[in-house]
Amino acid sequence: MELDQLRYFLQVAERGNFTRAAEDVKISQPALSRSIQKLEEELGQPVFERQTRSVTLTDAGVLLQSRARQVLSILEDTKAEINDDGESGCVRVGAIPTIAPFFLPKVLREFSKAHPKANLIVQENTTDRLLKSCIQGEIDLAILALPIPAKYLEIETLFDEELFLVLPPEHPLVGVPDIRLADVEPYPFVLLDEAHCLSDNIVSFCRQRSFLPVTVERTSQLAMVQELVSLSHGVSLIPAMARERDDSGRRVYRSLADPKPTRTVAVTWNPYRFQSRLLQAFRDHLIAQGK
Amino acid sequence: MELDQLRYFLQVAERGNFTRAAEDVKISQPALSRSIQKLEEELGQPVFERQTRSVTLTDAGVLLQSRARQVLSILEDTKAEINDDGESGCVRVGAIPTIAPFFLPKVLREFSKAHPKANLIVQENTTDRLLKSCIQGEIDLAILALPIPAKYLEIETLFDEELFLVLPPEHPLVGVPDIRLADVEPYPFVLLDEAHCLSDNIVSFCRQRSFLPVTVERTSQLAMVQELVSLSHGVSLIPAMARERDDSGRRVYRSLADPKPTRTVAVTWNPYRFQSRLLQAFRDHLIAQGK
DNA sequence: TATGATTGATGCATTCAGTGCATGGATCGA
DNA sequence: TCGATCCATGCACTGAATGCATCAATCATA
Repeated sequence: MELDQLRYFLQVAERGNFTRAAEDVKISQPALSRSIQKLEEELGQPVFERQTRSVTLTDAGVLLQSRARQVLSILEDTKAEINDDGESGCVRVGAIPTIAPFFLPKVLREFSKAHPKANLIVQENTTDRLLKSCIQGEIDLAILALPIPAKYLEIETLFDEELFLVLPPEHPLVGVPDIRLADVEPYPFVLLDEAHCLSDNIVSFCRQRSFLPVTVERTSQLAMVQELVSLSHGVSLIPAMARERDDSGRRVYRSLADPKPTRTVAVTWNPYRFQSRLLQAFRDHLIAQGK
Repeated sequence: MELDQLRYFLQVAERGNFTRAAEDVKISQPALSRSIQKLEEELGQPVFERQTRSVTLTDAGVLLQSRARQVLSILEDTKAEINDDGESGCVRVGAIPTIAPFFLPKVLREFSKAHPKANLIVQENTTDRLLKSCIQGEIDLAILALPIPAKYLEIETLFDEELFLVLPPEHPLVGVPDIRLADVEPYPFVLLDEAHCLSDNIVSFCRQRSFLPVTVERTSQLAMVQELVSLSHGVSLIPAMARERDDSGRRVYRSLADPKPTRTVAVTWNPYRFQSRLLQAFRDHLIAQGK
């Protein structure tokens, strides 16, 4: 049995397709087929069931998958651990799009200054993709908003932040002194795509106050939400960190009366992977920033 | 990194010598040197410190040793688990020399009959060697006498058995009706080599009654002890199972008065290794025999 | 101090496992 | 019926791992 065989095997299992997996691991499809054949020969039974259009794992394959993952991550972590000098090395950070551009730059800049040898890699993605990456060890930690639906991950809260009501300058609510959520109910909302958890946060907050925001438009970036609000397509709720960076003057932010809508930003990581000293330092830095 | 490299590395670590390790893993010494060099190159630092006469592990090497062992045993166990049909397969049994020939044949015969596809391999060795083999996964279980000085091993008692006093036919104690241990004190003992735990059992029993047997002769086999007793070299204590097989008539067995000397026979195994269904069946069979 | 034994490293030639390319064969959808 | 998709197979090639011969360093011993 070879480690490469295990890597190939995992990729085929992941993709359910020899041809694609072969591209992923950068060998030809026939080479991959043979490699899996050898593996199956050595194990004494097939690890894949070849259907005409896709391949699925056999029982033996399911077992092998979990063990192969375990073995490869042990070896990867061992290498990292052996070379862990606390300074050089790589930290792979994931963050959701409604946090990344507002929160990360400062954090990364300061951490880089304190640890000039560190190599920081950022991945911006949706919550569910980040959690998967975290579990599979593709990133070292993820910064996202609660709730985090994942077992086997460690979670530490960083801070709560308010969600501000954002209005076009000529909106009737602009002149109202203490805007309550009920006041907003009649107006249409501009929200992010359903993949973004901020939308969930907002909808969930509204639902707790037993109303459902009427969504007229969905977009994929927070900046676009802000622009659409300026153009009077609707109103929205924007995290404090995004408001701070908005100095265009083309829209107006208002704090809602209690209970204020908020979201909780947290960091999560896979405690079963090796935690390099650099990674621990980065986490400490994050948590210190959060407080 | 290759699995073979890890195997080579472990062997060098075990032997502390490239040349011997190369023989063990059946490649040439230069090939082994190169293989380790590649490994060190990949890890970015040496795993061995080369002294002139021996090689020792560096810190990185110590870490790698434990991880490499873990990885290789996971893979080995995975193979076994995948091919575990509950009937075919191999059970590697270890037993100490004072148990093996008396207890194992019947057990093995009956188990073989019930599981004809099973491949049973027996290793006879001293307690400490068996425990090491058990921990390193070279055998699946070991049958030996308590006490068992080993952490990380599961232990289950099989049975207690009496140790009988064995005398030459013309010995003065032969005519004595109720022999007590104190009566034996004046006579010289024939014991097994110090490597055998039966000697420890006997000495420890005597010491509890505050006397130390005078040992005139040490030998490596129980049969030899029996023969030497016949030739009036001394007396000894012999486990019940060995007495039962002794129908020579050239020596006399006597049960000592309470408290009778006994030893406890137990089975031990490494719970961190995969327990095949066949192995479990064998253990159940052993325990059932014991009761 | 000189000499031989021991041990790990290096130069060089060889072999074979893993790979890529071309292609076959089976299945599915239009 | 035809083309597309997908995995398997035949064949040739390449390079990494290996073995052999040898070197270099160290140590034990006369």
